[in-house]
Amino acid sequence: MGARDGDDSATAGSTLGYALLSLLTRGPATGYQLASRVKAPIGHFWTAKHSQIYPELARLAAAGWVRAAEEAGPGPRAKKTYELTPDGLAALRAWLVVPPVAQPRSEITLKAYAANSGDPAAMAALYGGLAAQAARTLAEYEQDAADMRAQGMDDPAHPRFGNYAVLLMGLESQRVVQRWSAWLAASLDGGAPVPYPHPPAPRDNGY
Amino acid sequence: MGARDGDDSATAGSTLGYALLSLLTRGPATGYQLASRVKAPIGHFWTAKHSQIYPELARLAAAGWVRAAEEAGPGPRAKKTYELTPDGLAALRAWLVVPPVAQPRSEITLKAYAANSGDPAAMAALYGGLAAQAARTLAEYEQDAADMRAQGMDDPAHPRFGNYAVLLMGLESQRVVQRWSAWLAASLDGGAPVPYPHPPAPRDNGY
DNA sequence: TTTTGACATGTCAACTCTGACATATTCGCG
DNA sequence: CGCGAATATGTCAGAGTTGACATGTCAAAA
Repeated sequence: MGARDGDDSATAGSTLGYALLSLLTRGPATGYQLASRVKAPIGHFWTAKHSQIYPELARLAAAGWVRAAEEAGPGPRAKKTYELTPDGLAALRAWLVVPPVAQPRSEITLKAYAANSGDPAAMAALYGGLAAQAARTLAEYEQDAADMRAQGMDDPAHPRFGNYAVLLMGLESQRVVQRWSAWLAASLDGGAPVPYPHPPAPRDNGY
Repeated sequence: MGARDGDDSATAGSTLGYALLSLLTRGPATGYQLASRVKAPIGHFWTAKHSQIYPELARLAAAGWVRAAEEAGPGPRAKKTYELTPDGLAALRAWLVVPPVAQPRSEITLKAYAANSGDPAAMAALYGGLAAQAARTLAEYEQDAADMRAQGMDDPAHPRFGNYAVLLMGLESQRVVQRWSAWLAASLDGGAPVPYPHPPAPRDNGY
């Protein structure tokens, strides 16, 4: 028997399933809309193609975690608008407080590991380009964050506070990529040790 | 026909394949040793189980990118020590300068997206714990980095400069997780907006 | 008017990755 | 002497993920 049959209450879900439940806390949506929502800002840290979303929604529906309302759609098939059920919300809430263990995967860091097997000038150009790209993305995110603060989204009581939290993580990540890539490019370019530009520690906030 | 038959020179490899080639630039190793090497420091950004490594090594050998020397092993099978071939090094060098596109996946960020669907106290405890864990890891990495600098590994000419570069990325990542998790815990705990403790920008190094 | 893009849902083959199963020696510890 | 841990290599089922294929409407731009 499969690991996720919907006949009992203690059904386990995949991370993607919980990601979809999370998206549905923002309001009902079709599979197509979920595929769009999975782009910004959560898409910076979790993505899925529609080919994965549709079957997963079917499984969530079978488990009773989402409910679909059918309408005549533009294409040959009915359009289905999904919404979270109380069971689905309970499952999401239970999953939220489980400490995650998965490690990240980063191809740019993997390439850095083999940096001195590559041509130094080409590698420096690669990381210089990455730094420039990160700087552009960073500026964009900073604007987004300012807009969100103007809307009060930095208040944990705001229904889309999560969007703001995710964006801040994106911002910090881009900052790191920018700084680290620039340091690596300078190191490879100069052929001599370059001190890492560590920022001074910010004030301690008690955690 | 499969995508990675070894009969022609322009064979494409998987990221794991290149990761193994990268590890082999540090010297010949058995599959078992590669499974260990994939732990520190590169394991913070790329991991693989032996069940994935052994078949991949067989593919790399079939493509002529690695060469195996067989010896009598402790178990029922021969022990194989792999080394990089000139073709393998060329393939690695070509891969190194291709800008990566893959996006990271982060479960802790995904959970933050749905933060206000969870119990605030429980969520604050989760992120407070993550911040504490990151602080411990950070201290460990800072010690490692200092040791590496003492060995001259911050010089891009050092054969294990890549280890140092990867460790610095790990250090920065832990710093971000620590700061962001602590901010999130404080926000959820207080129930009111908490300014994000952005560090002042370090000096510009020209990139 | 044609064509492009958005809306909308699905299947399928192939590849990636994990966890469990399977086997066998050697070395150190109690 | 027995036990566990480390060394060492493999297979296999199943879950996760991607990219291509497939279908069809509607509105806006060229």
